[in-house]
Amino acid sequence: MDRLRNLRTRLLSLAANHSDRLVNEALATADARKWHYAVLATLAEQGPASQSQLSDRTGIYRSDVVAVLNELATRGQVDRAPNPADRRQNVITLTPAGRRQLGKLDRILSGVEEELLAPLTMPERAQLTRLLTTLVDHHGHPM
Amino acid sequence: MDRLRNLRTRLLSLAANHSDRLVNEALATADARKWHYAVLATLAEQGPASQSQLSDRTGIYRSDVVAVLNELATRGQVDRAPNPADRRQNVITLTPAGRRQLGKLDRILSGVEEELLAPLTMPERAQLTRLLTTLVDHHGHPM
DNA sequence: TAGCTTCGTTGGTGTTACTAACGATTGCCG
DNA sequence: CGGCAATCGTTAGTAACACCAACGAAGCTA
Repeated sequence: MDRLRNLRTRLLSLAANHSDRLVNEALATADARKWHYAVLATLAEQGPASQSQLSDRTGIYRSDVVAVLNELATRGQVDRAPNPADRRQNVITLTPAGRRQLGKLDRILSGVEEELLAPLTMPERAQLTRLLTTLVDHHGHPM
Repeated sequence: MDRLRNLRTRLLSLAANHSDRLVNEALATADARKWHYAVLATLAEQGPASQSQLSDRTGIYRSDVVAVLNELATRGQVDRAPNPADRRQNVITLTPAGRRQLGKLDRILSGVEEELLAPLTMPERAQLTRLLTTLVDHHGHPM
């Protein structure tokens, strides 16, 4: 009885679904989605990269990276230039506007995390982080 | 640095995403998706119900319940009859074939949970279940 | 040079989540 | 009782995400 309530795969889905909804609602106020954040954050931390590198690092499929970069580029948050050393590749660079946007998104996501984790104590949050990291690391993870 | 890796909302998404992929791949071998399981399990545990009750209990939107029931009905796993007491409603009943299918899906999902939680010890699994349940219960959950 | 691979790109698919609107029915209220 | 609001199932549509196949251009290698 109550299989649904006790099914861990479902609990995970429900929690993530709720989390994603919060994230998307919040990011939407800055005209962004989570893919945008993933790309901007990766560029800020690992520097300029080709699109396939971005795909590997964020876990976003290379065909979807194209669309995200199109949007970031038209917003002026990212610069896309052909790589002279290998003309198959583009070099994607974070612009100052992109860096500002990333800061904004960081602040937004801080608030979302706080809201999501509100019912948990600090040690519980650390536990959850540890357990989820173990799960994600065990199964082939991106990045 | 490494914001993505430490972002709890992202960890949750990644873990759930992986879990969902395992679930869907496994359920696909029985020609089912997770919505089918949710409906069958709910019917088995709470008895015959109207579609709006099923929607409330599973968290699946009523417009989507229609499509799921269409599929379950053509597979003969569920019976859909008008409710004589209120002709706006249908009464959805689990058939013997539906109960057999549910048993099959239960076994499949057991295997998936085991695979997903493999990197965790038993106490850790209990911890994870508790933490996720706290999260899900805190924010308005279905069912 | 020929052939394989990589890269970005286009154009799809499927699942999930969610909204709007409709006709039919029912319940409520005046 | 009669009208109105709410409910129910249904259709049709949107959006985000994850993922796949195939293409031409470019590079690498045998």
